[in-house]
Amino acid sequence: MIETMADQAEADGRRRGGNRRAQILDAALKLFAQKGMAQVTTRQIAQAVGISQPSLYAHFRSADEIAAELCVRAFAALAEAMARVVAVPAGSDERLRRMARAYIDFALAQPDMYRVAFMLEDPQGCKSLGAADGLSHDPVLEAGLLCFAQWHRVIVEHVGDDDERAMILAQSTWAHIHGLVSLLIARHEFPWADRERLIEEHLRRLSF
Amino acid sequence: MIETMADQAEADGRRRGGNRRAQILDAALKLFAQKGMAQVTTRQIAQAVGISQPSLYAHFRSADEIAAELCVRAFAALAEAMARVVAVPAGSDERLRRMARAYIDFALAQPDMYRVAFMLEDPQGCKSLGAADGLSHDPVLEAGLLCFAQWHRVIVEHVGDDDERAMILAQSTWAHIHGLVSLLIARHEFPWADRERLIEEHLRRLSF
DNA sequence: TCCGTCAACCTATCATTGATAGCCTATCGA
DNA sequence: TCGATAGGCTATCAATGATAGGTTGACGGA
Repeated sequence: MIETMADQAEADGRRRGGNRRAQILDAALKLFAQKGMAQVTTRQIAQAVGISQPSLYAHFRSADEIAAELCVRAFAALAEAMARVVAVPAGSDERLRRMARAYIDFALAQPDMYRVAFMLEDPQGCKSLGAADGLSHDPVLEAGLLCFAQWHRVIVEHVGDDDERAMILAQSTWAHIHGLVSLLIARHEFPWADRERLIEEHLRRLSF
Repeated sequence: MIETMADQAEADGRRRGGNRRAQILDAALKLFAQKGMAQVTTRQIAQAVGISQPSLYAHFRSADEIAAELCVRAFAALAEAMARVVAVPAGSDERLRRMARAYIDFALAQPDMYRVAFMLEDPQGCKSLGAADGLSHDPVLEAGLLCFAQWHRVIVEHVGDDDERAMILAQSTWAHIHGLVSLLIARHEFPWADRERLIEEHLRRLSF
């Protein structure tokens, strides 16, 4: 029984480059999606990868650090999804609307990723992540800011050069979209109206 | 050292009616607010109340049940805060705006309560709460629905009798407001614009 | 060819956590 | 006065995140 794990480690593990880290992250994300963040244990992750539970700590300093890394990845994926849509030329209003739609589609297609990025109760696990130097340079925050910057840029194009107004509008519109997807994701049991009609109305009300 | 706990239990505990349950909930909420939900242990709650950790289980079936109860309370408090404002006579548009403002004010004044109600990753702890009968009658969901009903009613007054449209608008506007407060609460570290101006703009954009 | 180094892994083990078992005690109605 | 009951306690469990210390195998210079 137990030796199976060691066997699997040699059969499975060594053959793929040195990307155990990525392998662990993939397994963790899959488990998070299946059972919900709080129900996943380090032993389950280790077993899914085919290594022993303490071996995780050769790649991550703590369980929270795994979550933090996933958080960074999720932000990056969302930013990329938006960037792809924004790259297509269009009027600033149309681009904004497309970006919002891409945001919603991404979140609903990858609810676990979105959950990890935005609904992590305590992303402080990353406090000590990149802080080899004195400055506590938080990679999760940075990834989030980069993601928001994508959103902000399109808003700036839309409303012109009033900086503070642009920032306020960016934050307000972002909250508008986040509110819907986070509730749709987190509250399955709620008696939602028809999802597509709800989204369309929500997007319609994005105008300003 | 240890006997102190027993002493305190007799000094503190017995004197207050039989409301140990409420006492536990208060202590738990306070701790949640101080240290963040995930960092609070049953032993800390017990110590704060002045009883031993196993004694909690005489009042609650599990730790999740404590959180679920707090969730119900928080929904009720929010609903009450809205009801108080809605009771004041005004035009339907003005009432809606006041209710939204009351919602935001409540959430920002009681961030821990709002967090417990809406940002509980896993309110399944209540699955077995009221289900003595076969029907799994979920009190948390019910409290949430009651709270939403408050919101919905004002929307109905505002938009008239198109039922589905009213429901969609109610859900969309609720998401609009929830998005802002949940982000403001959960993302302290984000470089927010001036809070009051942001809120005002967000409320302005509530119109439809 | 041999040996030191290093990364990745393992087993054994901790302290802490939520939860259960079983006993004690004070209060209260018959 | 006495049994029942509510509420509490200590002792203890299994599971969890984390650490300690040893083992293996690849790789590079003597």
